[in-house]
Amino acid sequence: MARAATTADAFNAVAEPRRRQILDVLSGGERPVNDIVSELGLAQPLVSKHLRVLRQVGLVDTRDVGRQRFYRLDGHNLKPIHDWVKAYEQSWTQRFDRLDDVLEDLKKMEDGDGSGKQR
Amino acid sequence: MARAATTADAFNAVAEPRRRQILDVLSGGERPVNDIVSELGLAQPLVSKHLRVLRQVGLVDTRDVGRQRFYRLDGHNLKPIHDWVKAYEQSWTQRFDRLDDVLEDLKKMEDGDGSGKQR
DNA sequence: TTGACATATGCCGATATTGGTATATATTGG
DNA sequence: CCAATATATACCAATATCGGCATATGTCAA
Repeated sequence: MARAATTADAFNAVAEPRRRQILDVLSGGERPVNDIVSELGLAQPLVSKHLRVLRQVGLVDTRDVGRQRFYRLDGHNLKPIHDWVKAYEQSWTQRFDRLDDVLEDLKKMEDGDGSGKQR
Repeated sequence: MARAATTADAFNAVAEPRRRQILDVLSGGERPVNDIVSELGLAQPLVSKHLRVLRQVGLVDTRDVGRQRFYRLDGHNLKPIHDWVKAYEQSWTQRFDRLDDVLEDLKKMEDGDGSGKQR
């Protein structure tokens, strides 16, 4: 009876802006933690915690090299989000999907028409 | 210092599965609250609360008709989500698009090379 | 007006989060 | 072995959620 865990979903994990920032950094290639820390200007423990969430949801993988741990993006689990929003793409793309747009379009036609249907 | 409000973002609003379900229902056209209630089998107050969040984030609009309130989808504010995930589309679509993948692939080839450890 | 219907709101308990500070756990170099 | 570096974890305070139940608000119909 509380909010779903951040680790429940890619949806929940990605709702946190800093986690999105981290993924954005990783989209440029794998990075050790401290790279992310300095690039984003966040406290190191905070970054580690966010990375933990991202790993639990399977959005990042790790590779240990000596005392460094490289994190790399694994975008597979972003696909459900993409698939879900993609279904709504038309709602901001299409022109004749909503009454407002239709009316606006009719107005444009009247304006430029010249066929006498003036107001 | 707590989790961001669900009303802060489309990202946060949509992290809740039932709110996604509601939007899915509304994608078929505007509906009064009770339609959503019976279609999803949720408690009416719960649906009203979720709709409130969705309206505060600007994902739905309302139209009052008598004692009914029709909710309709307004997908504009989903675009930021779409734009963000779209940038990661390649990460589950393409195979040789990023250096990491190339390197990983090279490593696999090495591993399976003479040692007999195949995949 | 009264009652039925549609929707919204208030209060509650339980929970999990975020960020901070401090500290623990490796791992490397000398 | 010791110190330094890299990362992870524990504990804390503050907060806001979600869902349930009861109830308020608003509107129609007779």
